[in-house]
Amino acid sequence: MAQFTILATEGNARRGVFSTVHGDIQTPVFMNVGTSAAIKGGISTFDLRNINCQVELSNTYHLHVRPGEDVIYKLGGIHKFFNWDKPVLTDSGGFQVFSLANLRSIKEEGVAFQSHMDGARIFMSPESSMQIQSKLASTIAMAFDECPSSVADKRYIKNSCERTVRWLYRCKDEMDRLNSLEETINPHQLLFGINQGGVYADLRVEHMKQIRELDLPGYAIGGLAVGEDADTMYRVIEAVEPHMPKDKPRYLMGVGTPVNILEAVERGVDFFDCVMPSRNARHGNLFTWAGMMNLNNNKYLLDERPIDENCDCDVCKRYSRAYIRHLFKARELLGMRLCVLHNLHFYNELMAQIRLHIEKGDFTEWKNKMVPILGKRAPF
RNA sequence: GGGGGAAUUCCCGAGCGGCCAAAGGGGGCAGACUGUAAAUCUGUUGUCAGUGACUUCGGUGGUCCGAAUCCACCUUCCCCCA
Repeated sequence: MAQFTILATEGNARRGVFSTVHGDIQTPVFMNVGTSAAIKGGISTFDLRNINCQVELSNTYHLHVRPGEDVIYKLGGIHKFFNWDKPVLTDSGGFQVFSLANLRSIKEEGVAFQSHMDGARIFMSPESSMQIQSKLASTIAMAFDECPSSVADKRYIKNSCERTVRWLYRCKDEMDRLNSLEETINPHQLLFGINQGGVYADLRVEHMKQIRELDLPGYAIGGLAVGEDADTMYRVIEAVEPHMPKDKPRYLMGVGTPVNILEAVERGVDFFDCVMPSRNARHGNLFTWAGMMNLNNNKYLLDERPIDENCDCDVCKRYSRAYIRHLFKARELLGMRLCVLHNLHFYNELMAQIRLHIEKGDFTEWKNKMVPILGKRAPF
């Protein structure tokens, strides 16, 4: 069902189209994170159309805790539930094994969590994660993995990787079974595998070789940007990339800054997601084509310019830095909302520019020009 | 007219002889944030200077080795009685 077509390449950078039952995804793509079927900051799915969002990402664990997958299943699946007909990717809950580390215990069978909501005991396994994601009926389901801390020792990560391989087989079997059931809302749900191995190139490569055996429709690199420095992350990508299928999309999970994305695209990555644009926006930190800015800063008190004079988003067309800064100081929800809209528009536009430059064949040149600018504070 | 109470660093407010440049909030300023337990968290907020020095707790004058803290008077504000 799913098909990945590469339209153009420049070095390792790829310009592609991933076709799904919910429509085509132009890659490289940034997936906009709405963990609980909503992007934080008061963003609706009609806003997502205005900011050119292609894929929305939600989380299995969070939706399991509330409202529960049965509710969403009874209401016809996540697309109908939150009124979005384009692709949705659901993360498996695997990352919560890492981020809720103080609330869990990991065993071969699965992971026991304490709910961050009320402390209730929650058990998630490869099978239950697939069952939940099947009921949510997302376009792409992520494998249930463990994302070990980057400071974990090599032996721990090796054991963890081996278990994640076993879990992946279980995910695949369960997904195949669920997709064959009559009552399944989306019988074409796609399973992406996730590569782990910490910062160790040999573990990464070995793990990748094992999981590509399953011939899944896509593969992710997980467990990066969790504390290691950016150069280490780039080295890991460079090590794994040659062992990833060329004809399948590659997804770098949870990454990252605009610079991280440019560097990763250059190294052959196609899919991204990150909470950074939305979270930072809620805190008044904005991305512009001239670099980053903190709109809370006093210097914007009387600044009548838009956030980014080179941005054509609805926010930049209408509002001044001074006004939005005021909204932040006054703790008006609108301030966060406008900033989230701007940052997500920026990220989606960044990806559009990346696609354009790969098509034109000047991606590397353009990227080398942009990295020093986007990685720094804006001069204004 | 009589009686009682209070004045603290941007604001509110603790402190009631040395451990006080002075708790805690708020506000201000700045920083962080990478598959979202995050509309959150951290730092900073008298001045100057790398351990320290200096000027501050309504005003003036005292007591004391030492005062935001005790005394006297003054100023302003609040409450009760007439």
